[in-house]
Amino acid sequence: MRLHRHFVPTLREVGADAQIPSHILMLKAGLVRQLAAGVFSFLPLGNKVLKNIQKVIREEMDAIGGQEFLLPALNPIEIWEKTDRVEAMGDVMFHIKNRDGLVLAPTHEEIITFHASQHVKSYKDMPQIWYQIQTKFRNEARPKSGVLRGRQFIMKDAYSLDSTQEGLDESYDKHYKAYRNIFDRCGIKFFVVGASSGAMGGRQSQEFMVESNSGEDVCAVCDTCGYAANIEVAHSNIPVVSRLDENPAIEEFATPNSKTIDDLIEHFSFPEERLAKSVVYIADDKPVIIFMRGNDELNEEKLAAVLKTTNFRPALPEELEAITGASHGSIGPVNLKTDIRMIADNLLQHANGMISGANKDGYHIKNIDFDRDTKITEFYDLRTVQEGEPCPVCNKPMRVVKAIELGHIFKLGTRYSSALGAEFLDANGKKAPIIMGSYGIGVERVMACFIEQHFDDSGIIWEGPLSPYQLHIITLSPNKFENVKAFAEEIYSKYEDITLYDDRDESAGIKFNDADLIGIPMQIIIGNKNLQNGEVEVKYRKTGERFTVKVEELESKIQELISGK
RNA sequence: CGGGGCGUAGCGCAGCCCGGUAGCGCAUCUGGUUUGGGACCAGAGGGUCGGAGGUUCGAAUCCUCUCGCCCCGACCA
Repeated sequence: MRLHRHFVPTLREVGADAQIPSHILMLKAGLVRQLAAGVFSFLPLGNKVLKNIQKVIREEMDAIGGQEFLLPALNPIEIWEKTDRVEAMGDVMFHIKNRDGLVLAPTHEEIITFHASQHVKSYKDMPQIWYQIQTKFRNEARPKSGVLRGRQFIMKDAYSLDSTQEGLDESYDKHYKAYRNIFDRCGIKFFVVGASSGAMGGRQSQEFMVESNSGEDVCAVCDTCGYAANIEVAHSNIPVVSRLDENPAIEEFATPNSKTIDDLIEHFSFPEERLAKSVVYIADDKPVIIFMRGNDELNEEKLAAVLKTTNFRPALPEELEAITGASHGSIGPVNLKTDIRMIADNLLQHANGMISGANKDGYHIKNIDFDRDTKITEFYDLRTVQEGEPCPVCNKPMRVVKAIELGHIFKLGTRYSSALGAEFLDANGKKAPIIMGSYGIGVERVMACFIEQHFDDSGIIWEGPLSPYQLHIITLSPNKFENVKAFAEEIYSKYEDITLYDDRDESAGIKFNDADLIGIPMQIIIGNKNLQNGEVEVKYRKTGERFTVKVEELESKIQELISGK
């Protein structure tokens, strides 16, 4: 690519709208421009990177037997109604206004299943792995962070069709390995977490994550043994509340000015771990009371898994009064006004010497023995893991970090095949729904994550297969020195496919700065002075290392780079 | 959807409180000098100040409505 003929609009400054490194650098280096909220145009250089990412993905998907499709973004709404996802998607799905019955697809489980239902009729037709790299449309409430969350984005989505659970396990495992290969080859540092399977009822789900402050997910990670989990499901090895030898009877006491756990600690000097808090939720219109250690945070995803519904909310003040007999801050497990479902965090099992609300405003009870004094029988892990808690595998302290979700693999089961009648005959001639998996990668996110991990003050630092070019030829005063131009043209003609050739009539400074900003791995600087001595200068973007080489040695340096050093 | 901020030349911004001929840097165009880390001189072009309505002798500036964009939160198969 000759810079003087091609559209690579580098920017010296960008507006305050761009706040994260990848967004800023993608704008500055002329990779993308924003068109609307969550909608980006990819310029030639950015498109080149997208294609490079897709090439890696295709190679790895093909290697596990994937067959590439291209499914339409425009979908008949009926098919989405059959799986109840029009309602489930809600506002996220775009609906076409001037042609009834059409929507823009936010994902393609339905369409894949539709085609499977037409032609995959026998267990002998499976397994199948079908994938595509295609544009998705989601009406995100709040697009943000450049291309990281857009209303239109490119996704590699894959779907597996199997006749048995074991087959699904195999297909899933193939994707797991393919995804590791893809992200490794792209040069991205990532980790894999077990994720919440959510309300979709899948059996297993894992997310491929990149640690980043720009991320929207939160994960607990153990740097010692590699344990990592989404905070929605993460466990820790934090010990249960210890049992005290002395176990006196419960005793009510007045706590007029203590509404919170911190108040109780401050006014009565109680040890924090002896305090139990009570939270009342209304789940599917029925009250449930949850007991936690005083300053632990209730994890609503875990609660959802326990309650088997996401239809819940904290109780309103008047409901608290009616249900417990007290208001917020004085509720506890003893002397509840009504008989409702009680669940407690695992850490409270068999705990004694506990302090909690008396279900009477302004009073608490101490010496509560959860075995002796309460009727709680249900104990679950309900708390949110905190920074520094011991790893459930190796017991070393974990970190709690923000992360970007790059990919997600999911054992779907038969939800879609059942709803859409995608059934096959097994070896016994028995009809059964196809067992499916779904697997996604956010293509733009791969690009943004790479940049988030590979940049410095001067710009992007490309390396590996994503790099839009391998060589960046910089000519100094090419219009003045015929020899400079001639030599640059000679090298360019040999390596045109992998070379960005700065043949512009610009000052050296502009060219150097643009080259560092764009970040091609190897810069070849051709100037008259060096050329007079039969030399050119080479600079490696990553290390900043610069040296002159004899003209006749240049090509061996180039070969070194191409072959991966 | 709730809270906050912003919208002025191609890009980045100032001006707005306190109304009175719309400015700066970069970019662009012409001529010349330059060319190893974002050059210099001289000249030039480019704006219905997001849109609509209102107040006023007079509105980029004050008021109302509206559209768009960013950030925090809610939401996110």
